[in-house]
Amino acid sequence: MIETYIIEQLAAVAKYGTLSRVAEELHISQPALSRSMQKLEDELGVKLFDRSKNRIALNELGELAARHAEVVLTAHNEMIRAVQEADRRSHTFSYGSIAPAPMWEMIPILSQLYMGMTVSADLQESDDVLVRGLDDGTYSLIILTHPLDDNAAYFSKPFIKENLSIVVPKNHRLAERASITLKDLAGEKILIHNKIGFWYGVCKEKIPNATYLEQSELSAMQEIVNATELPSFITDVSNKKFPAPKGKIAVPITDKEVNVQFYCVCKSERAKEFAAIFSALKM
Amino acid sequence: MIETYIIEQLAAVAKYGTLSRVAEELHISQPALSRSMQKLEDELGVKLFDRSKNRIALNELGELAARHAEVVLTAHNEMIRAVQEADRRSHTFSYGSIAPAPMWEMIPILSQLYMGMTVSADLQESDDVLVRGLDDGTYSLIILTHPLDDNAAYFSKPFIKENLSIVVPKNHRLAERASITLKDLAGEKILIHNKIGFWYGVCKEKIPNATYLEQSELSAMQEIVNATELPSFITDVSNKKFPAPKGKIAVPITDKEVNVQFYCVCKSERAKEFAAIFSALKM
DNA sequence: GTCGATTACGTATTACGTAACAATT
DNA sequence: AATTGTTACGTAATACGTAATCGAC
Repeated sequence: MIETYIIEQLAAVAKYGTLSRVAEELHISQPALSRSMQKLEDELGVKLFDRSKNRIALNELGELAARHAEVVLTAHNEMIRAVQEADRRSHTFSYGSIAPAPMWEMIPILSQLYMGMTVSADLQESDDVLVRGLDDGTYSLIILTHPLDDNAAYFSKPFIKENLSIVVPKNHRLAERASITLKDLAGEKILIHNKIGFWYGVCKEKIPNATYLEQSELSAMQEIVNATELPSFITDVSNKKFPAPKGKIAVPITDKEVNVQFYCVCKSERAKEFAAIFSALKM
Repeated sequence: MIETYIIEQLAAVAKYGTLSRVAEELHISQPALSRSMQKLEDELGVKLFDRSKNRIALNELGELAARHAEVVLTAHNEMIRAVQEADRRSHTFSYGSIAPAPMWEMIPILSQLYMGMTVSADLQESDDVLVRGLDDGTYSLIILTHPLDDNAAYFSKPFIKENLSIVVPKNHRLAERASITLKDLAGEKILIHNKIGFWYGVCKEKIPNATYLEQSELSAMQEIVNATELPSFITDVSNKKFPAPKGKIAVPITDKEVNVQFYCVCKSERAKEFAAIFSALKM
């Protein structure tokens, strides 16, 4: 039986060529390495090296052994990775969301129901990534702007609604309007946060010829909103946390794409397990 | 890094269920095993067992780890096997033969040319097995009753000839004949050695309704030949080593299938390497 | 009472680093 | 002289077995 540390050393010798170099890389002494390789040859009953007085090199058999050593180490590392990953999953409730608002809303619900577990939330811009994540077990739950059709495979339930408005200075050309459409924003220069899930794509796609000032830091975002006259987005949900600044007006946008009903979705086989979550959902 | 001995122990725990049983199987003490499994959990940072006071069992994570342990051990064992096999091959000249006579004839030739190497001879009944063995490197050389057509891939050279006779008592109905064919042996009860390569198949196939008394021990074979009146086979080559017994007569068999020219065959890329062998061949 | 697992403890193994040496470059 | 690998030797880490303990069947 060949111990792992020797297999690791063999692979390193194949990689770095000389014992002294390997000793440096692995933070052990040359003599220790020299002895390990002798022990390895001894255990296999085979010569793996061409040795001259102060030169050592893997021979053909040694190269073969080193290639196999790589295979063993790969399996070894995969074992550790897989076990630790499985453990992490068993202590973590992971869910993904297409938008920040329902993601935030979900946190207190899950934290209470899964006390002692890590709750991991993941914001995504695309439905596909979320559904794939649900399928492969990355997510236990996902939040979309629509239910999933396949009722045999998935269980969907409505969650919160969210409606978009544009925040403009009082003297802005749109400030007097009771409501607008995305088209009305054509040509505007707009401040936009770029970590807002599907909103980002919808806004960029549906507003003709707009230019954007992007910002990923939330606090910096707030600063700029307050300090400039630029239009920015707000929703009825986000309004509670981050009220529109004084001196500006929020004008609702009427397009159906930005007035959404969220849905909370899980695999149907886990619907029972998550019953408590679903009954805790505000709608 | 998890040492191999611990991975082996984990796999054994999954296999045998209890620590005491495993300790017995692996010839170590229970405490040693108990500590190993604790160390394993410690290194992975993960609980692998459900423990009650005097019962221990792998949990789901432990089962996963054990399955991976099997994979690691398989790779580990394959490494050892492959290296030792490659080493053995490098110290062994292996060849296969379709018949005993040329196999024996080859031994002194190879022993002299490959001094210090092990010469390994293998008797086979079928061409296919030999050619496959030549292709995959199991054999460096094979001996057949015909050359191999593909001159780009193989190099073939005639070796010895061998001719079959039947040995019968002087009062046997065929004893007076100068020669016979296999058909003439129809219905006979014949002594036959069953480790004679292709001869075995040819004789069994070409003689109608014969019954056979098989024997695989050579010395026992000789005994029976001497002690009974049963016909048996002999060839001009084997006759030198094991002369036909007194009071019996060897009658040549004329069928072309049993008067063969052997050929020594190697891969063409190795023909140069084996030039000394081929020039030492008697024909 | 037996069996299975764990803990405690002393021992034996062994892998290690330092030092010294030999041989190349 | 600097670099590389090996051998010698004492040390430190560690894996081991024995004995003791604790519960469960």
